[in-house]
Amino acid sequence: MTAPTGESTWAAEAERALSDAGYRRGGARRAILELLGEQSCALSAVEIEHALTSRRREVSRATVYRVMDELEEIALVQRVEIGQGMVRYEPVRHGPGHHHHLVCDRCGLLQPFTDDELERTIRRVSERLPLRVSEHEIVIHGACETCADS
Amino acid sequence: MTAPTGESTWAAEAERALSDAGYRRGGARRAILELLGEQSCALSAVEIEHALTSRRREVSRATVYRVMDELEEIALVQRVEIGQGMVRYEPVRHGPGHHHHLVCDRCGLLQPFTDDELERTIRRVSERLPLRVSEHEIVIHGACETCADS
DNA sequence: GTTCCTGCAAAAGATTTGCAGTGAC
DNA sequence: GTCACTGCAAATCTTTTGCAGGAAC
Repeated sequence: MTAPTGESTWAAEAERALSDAGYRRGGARRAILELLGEQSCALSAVEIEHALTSRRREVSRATVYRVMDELEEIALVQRVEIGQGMVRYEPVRHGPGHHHHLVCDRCGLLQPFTDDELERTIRRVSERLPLRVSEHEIVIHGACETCADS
Repeated sequence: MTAPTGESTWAAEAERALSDAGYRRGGARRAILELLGEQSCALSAVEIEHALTSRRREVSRATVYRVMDELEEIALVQRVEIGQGMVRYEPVRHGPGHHHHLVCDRCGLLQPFTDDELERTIRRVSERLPLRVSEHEIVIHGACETCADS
């Protein structure tokens, strides 16, 4: 039901990175890290808040935003914007777990996808750009199978 | 000072497409089309409003949003989100003019870039996705030359 | 004359900030 | 005990909506 690798690992790794960066470990932050570690795709701040509430570990929305800022700062999560008027965040995993997004413009369905050829090309292109590249993000828009049929 | 091709063309083409789609032509809409036709990269709603104001052709912000919605609807502009907490819009040009974006995460500099190899790869990948693809968007993040040096 | 286009003002959301209390070290 | 972490409430900013007057057809 959940992806086989890189899960509990990510949360642990993130917690270590945070403490290395001088942050203390409060309960809200840990709850957020645990939740994120289990995700395989991007969540919005509101979704994070709701997911935590339904686990009976409520966290204020302001705190969600603050924690996400910290995590983004040290590159543990990446901001992903896919056109629903809000930002989504997802854990950064190098190697397996790295993926991009397909968005159905009709129903809003969000699906991850990966492609090795595309990754290689992006990496090659990155080397010739006037930018010290840290991340890339690819969003493909269209109509999902369900919507395309109807 | 402006790009050599596809300029006045785009605005004219857009106006025709709109009228074909049954829209009437009001002054505000035309002013926005003209402005967009001259752009080579993405603008936010606020930037559009300001640019028009400084040309002495003020347009209400609500109208900017409404017109951008119409234009997006008939695929004359594409929404681009690059992480400054707001949406940007850019004229869709097929063939020359199509490009992607580099964003400096430190200073916010936005630069267009193109790469044929990348386009070919994306097109190939698109064919094997479970989605009837209409558009793609690639954003590369990093530090621009100025910021990377400092 | 009818229907669409616009501007203005108010509303709705998402995100950020200020402040005070609690908890980690 | 000090300073970071968190929640709450208020503020800010972007985007959307309702409504009324004016313009296009």
